[in-house]
Amino acid sequence: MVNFSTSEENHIKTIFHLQQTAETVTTNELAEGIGTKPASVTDMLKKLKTKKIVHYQPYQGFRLTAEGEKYALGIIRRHRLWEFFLSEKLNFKWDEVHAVAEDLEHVSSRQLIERLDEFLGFPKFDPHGDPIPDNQGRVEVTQQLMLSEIKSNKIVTVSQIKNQSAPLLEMLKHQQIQLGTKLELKRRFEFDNSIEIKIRNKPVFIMSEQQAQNIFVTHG
Amino acid sequence: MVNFSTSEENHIKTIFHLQQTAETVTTNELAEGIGTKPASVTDMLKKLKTKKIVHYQPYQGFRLTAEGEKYALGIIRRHRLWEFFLSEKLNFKWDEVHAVAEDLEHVSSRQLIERLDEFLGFPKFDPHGDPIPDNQGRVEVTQQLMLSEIKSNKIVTVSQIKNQSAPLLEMLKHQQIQLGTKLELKRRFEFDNSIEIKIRNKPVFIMSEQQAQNIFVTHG
DNA sequence: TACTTTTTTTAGGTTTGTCTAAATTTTATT
DNA sequence: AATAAAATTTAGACAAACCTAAAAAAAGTA
Repeated sequence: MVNFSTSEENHIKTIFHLQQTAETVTTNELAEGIGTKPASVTDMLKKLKTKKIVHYQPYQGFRLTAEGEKYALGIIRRHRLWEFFLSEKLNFKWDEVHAVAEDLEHVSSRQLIERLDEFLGFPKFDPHGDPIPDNQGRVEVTQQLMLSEIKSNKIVTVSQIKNQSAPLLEMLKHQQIQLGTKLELKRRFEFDNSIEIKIRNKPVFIMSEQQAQNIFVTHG
Repeated sequence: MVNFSTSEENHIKTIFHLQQTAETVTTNELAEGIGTKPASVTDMLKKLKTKKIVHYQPYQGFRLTAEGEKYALGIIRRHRLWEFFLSEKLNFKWDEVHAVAEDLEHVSSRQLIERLDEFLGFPKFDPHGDPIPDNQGRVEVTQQLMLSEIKSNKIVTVSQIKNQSAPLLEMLKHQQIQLGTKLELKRRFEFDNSIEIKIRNKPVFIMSEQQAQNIFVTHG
């Protein structure tokens, strides 16, 4: 497979993320996402088109090709493995890992990534709860739900924290909630949609709807 | 402190290594060392001179300034910490670490390097036995000697393997000699300068002069 | 539909880091 | 010391990845 520059990789990765939520990605969106000007994005699109990474017709928006998606998943794999490493081994906070992983993800030694994966124990999710693609680009598809939408008397596992703001992280820390924590949703109060939560060996407590909307969980 | 590009860092680092063995570094040497053409080196030198990283007068060779050396030690620190990580944690062979560390060394997050250092237990030497500068650029200066030059009845510690060829590494592995291994030099045979070596809890064995010339040790 | 606004592209520059070929300086040799 | 050889620098180009300003296309609106 061809080799891509850091800038090309940033474009590919960002297109991948943007096309998750829309049929087609626009020039302005991508420029915004990467922090460049639209004119620069147009230049890059032309290049990526000749390299068969994007489907692109002037003025018509664009999307990654199958090839492009495969490559994007490789970049995302590297990024999330490094995030896991930084968080798990170097004790970075959740909101500190991203910036450093942005640099590390472009070091593209195949061997490095495979051994890092092994060293980390083949993790399936990064510290934000986002899935880590395997070396074939496959992603564990566990259905994630907002904690605020779970029915009463269910046991769920925390899989992702949407908002990485310091105040929320502080609160989670206080409540001893982290990725992988099992929560039992005892009941829901209709008045304000707050919920009663039980963690094993700890007293029950109430969680606001606002907080529950930022916690994603999987069943079981 | 200013920020340097990957290419600038490669120049600074290579100048540092070259000036260890010569009063002054030449344009051709540096071009050779980096893998570019002399004309490109001249361009870079002009830039590094304006940034006060090198002392340079056209046609006169050059050297790093104090500032330049300090920066170089930072790059070398990153390089060797990554080498240690790759070797120690990811089980890379000694001769595989260098290439990957060449890329990783340019990821310049201060926090990353300090935490990596801590995670690794503040190692003093990389897998090749080269010293790792601390975060002030200080280097452990332990006098290293060739094993072939040690007197009889001395106990020494393996600190560096000069030749990283697969055959030598294989032999060392067989003999269970690695960095940090304590060796007792029992006696020397004048005939071929081979030496008799004892490792604690293991039978004595004979080592050729050729092998002993590739093993560096410190006293004690 | 005609006009205005927004989006996107094009045209033409800039910076960084490289190159080749030619000119210059230094070093080595007769 | 004169000349040849080697090392170094200069001059001029080029590709990558940006930019600004202007032109063109698409979308929105009166």
